[in-house]
Amino acid sequence: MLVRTNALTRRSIDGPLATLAGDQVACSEFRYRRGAEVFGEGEPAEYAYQVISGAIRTYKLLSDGRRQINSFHLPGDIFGLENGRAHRFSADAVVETEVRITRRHSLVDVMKRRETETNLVDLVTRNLQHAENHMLLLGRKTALEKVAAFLLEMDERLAHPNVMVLPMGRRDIADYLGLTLETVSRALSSLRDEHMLRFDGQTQREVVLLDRIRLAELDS
Amino acid sequence: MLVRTNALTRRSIDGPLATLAGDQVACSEFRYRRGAEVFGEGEPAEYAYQVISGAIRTYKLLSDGRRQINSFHLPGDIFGLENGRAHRFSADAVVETEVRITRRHSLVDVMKRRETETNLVDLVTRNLQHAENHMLLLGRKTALEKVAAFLLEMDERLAHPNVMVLPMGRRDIADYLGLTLETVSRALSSLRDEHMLRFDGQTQREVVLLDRIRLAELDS
DNA sequence: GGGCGCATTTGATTCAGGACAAACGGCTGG
DNA sequence: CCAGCCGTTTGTCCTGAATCAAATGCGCCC
Repeated sequence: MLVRTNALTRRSIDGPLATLAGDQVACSEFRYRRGAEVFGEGEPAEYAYQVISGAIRTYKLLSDGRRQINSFHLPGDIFGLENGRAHRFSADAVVETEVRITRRHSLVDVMKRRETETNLVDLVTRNLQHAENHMLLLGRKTALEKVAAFLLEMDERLAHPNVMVLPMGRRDIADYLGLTLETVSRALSSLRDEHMLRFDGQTQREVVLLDRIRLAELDS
Repeated sequence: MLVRTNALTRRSIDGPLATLAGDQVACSEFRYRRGAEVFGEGEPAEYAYQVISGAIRTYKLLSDGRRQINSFHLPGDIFGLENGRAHRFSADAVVETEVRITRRHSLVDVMKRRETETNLVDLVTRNLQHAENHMLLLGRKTALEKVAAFLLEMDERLAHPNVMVLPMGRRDIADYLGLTLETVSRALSSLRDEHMLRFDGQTQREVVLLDRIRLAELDS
């Protein structure tokens, strides 16, 4: 992997990874093209990553190609650290994405030394909590409830913007929710028809939530 | 909660919780009747638990009663520790179950002080890994694949016994796999008809796996 | 030991979501 | 500016699993 050195590429954007690591940890940045793989399932986990811009998806595949996306990582999110020594899933770029990279072990060391709230246990626990909620969604919610939950999750993570610009396409949403892309599309159309959302711009990726209350009711 | 003191109830059965805690942590035992609640979602998480005998299920509910079981905890398993200060899900006894109980914070303190492989991060990470695999199952596997995966998981956790005695009923299996109990029953019957398993004893809870190879093939 | 109740199986039917197919529309590159 | 290419929507049909409904069979309690 080509990793440019810190000195050459340091940007003005800072975040937990840089803040936490401070001067003690060498920190590089890297840019992934749309669809580029960050790491693959089974590979040794040498680095920790933080999204600067863009979006990363982490997922598992079945042998026949069926895919389950665990989570989407948006700017500020740290990922790749929750794995042990080997990655338990793959990660790639949903769109052109900038990532801050640091050596895993050095970051873990720093985290161990500290007793801050930004520690390793909390990071893994947050991932676990997300997974628990997602299991409930995957196992027990209907298509409409899943899509409503997805919209509210993204809305919250993007800090309730007026216009929500989704970096991922229908296929990605489907593989996150355990649906087909057609079912996702139909659910979105249905929510539009019910005036709970509206599409903005030319592409169908810019969504305006018109009624968060009713969306939340749908999401049991 | 009624917790008998260590001195009065100490048994011969030892395990990670007692071993790890040693003399520094007060350790009690408690018995739950079939169906009894150990803790509920949202309650403060004061204790950590280890199953001595029986089985515990942890689960989340939707408002209309739909249930998703996160995991089954069998003898030796520690649970309740992966939550933060408040429990993120409920736990109750699948059958009559003995549990070793200790105060959460004292156990966490002991774990922090140690640098063993039995530490908190690994415990939470194992839970996360299980959840990741389970999301793939819930989102992307068929009913037959789910049931085959369930049987193989239980087989492994019970150390490949000749006769596997399942503590949970069809409803519990269904709520773990995101299916209905009828579908689970049909899948099991189908696997029996295909000579991949056989029921033993009178109840249909004692299963003998006849062809682990073909079961594993089914489980993509 | 007999009868009741619960768990499980099995059968018939329905239905939510999947699969296949076609049309549309915006973006891209020649 | 046009053509081809995606990504998305929409339509139709199909199917796997859910739902509804019995029947069976075992354990337990009286």
